[in-house]
Amino acid sequence: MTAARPFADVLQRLRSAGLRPTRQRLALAKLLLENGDRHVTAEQLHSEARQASIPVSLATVYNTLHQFTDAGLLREVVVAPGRSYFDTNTGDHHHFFYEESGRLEDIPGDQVVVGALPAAPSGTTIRRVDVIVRLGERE
Amino acid sequence: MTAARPFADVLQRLRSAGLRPTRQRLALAKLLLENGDRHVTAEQLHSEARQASIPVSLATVYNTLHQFTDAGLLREVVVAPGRSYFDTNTGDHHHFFYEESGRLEDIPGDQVVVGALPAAPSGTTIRRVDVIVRLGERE
DNA sequence: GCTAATTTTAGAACTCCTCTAAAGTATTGA
DNA sequence: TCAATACTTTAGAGGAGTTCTAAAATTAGC
Repeated sequence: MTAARPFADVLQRLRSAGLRPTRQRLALAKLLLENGDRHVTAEQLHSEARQASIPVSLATVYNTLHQFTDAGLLREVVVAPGRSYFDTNTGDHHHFFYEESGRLEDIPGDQVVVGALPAAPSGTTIRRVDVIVRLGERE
Repeated sequence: MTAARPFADVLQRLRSAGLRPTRQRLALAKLLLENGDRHVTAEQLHSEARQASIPVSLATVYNTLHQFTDAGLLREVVVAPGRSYFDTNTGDHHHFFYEESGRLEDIPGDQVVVGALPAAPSGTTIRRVDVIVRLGERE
């Protein structure tokens, strides 16, 4: 429980979310969580899995990504219509989005962005604050 | 140039964007810009136009929304996969998104949110900063 | 008006994503 | 350990939202 740490966590977290640790879920978790901070689309993860000889259907990739998101292992970031990323960094942080290339990247944590939060309208709570800094090429 | 002000502006702005002021574009501009701050989806605007007896195709609504966005008359806000709004307020401001109902709303301007901006990575410029405060029902 | 350039349109097509129902796999309890 | 049960995976169909296409209509310039 030292080197395989993040992976051991996954088993725990799947169980406590009521998710069976199936072959597919464990393999996808491995791809996602044992390679540092990542931002992947469902299609990307699907083709990555197949290249790694993990036969898994696209539907399962979508199911799994959403289940992991609900379980708090991932966070979904929507950057453009029809372009949705899943981020393995679930901590409080924000994103750079490169509009030309479509790349998404974490903003280093020390470069604070959010100052004062507005009051939530009555009857509501703030679930999350998403900040996306959209970048273009310097002209 | 007092009451019809925003509309007169539109003609100007269309022309300077190289867009002909066609019947459809003017009618959509009227719907969008003469009713205060609005957040509409393409489908919403399309059915609104047809109810107002403005025969316009969905393709034209999409074209027009994008052309207006490029011309700086609108701003696009993507809140969820397959849910994209066009905002008639092009000033510097941010949004509340009600996750239950799918509603999008401006955050009142005096409730400041963004503090320090991060430095743009080299070779890039910041085009825009989108802040979406996601709301849930208070439990 | 006449001509050329732009715009609109209906419908097909496309992308991303979800659903369906059947087959497969994991878990439970005897 | 093995059946019974519950959950999961899958391929392919289906759906939502958006873009494309090529032809018809409109607009602008002369």
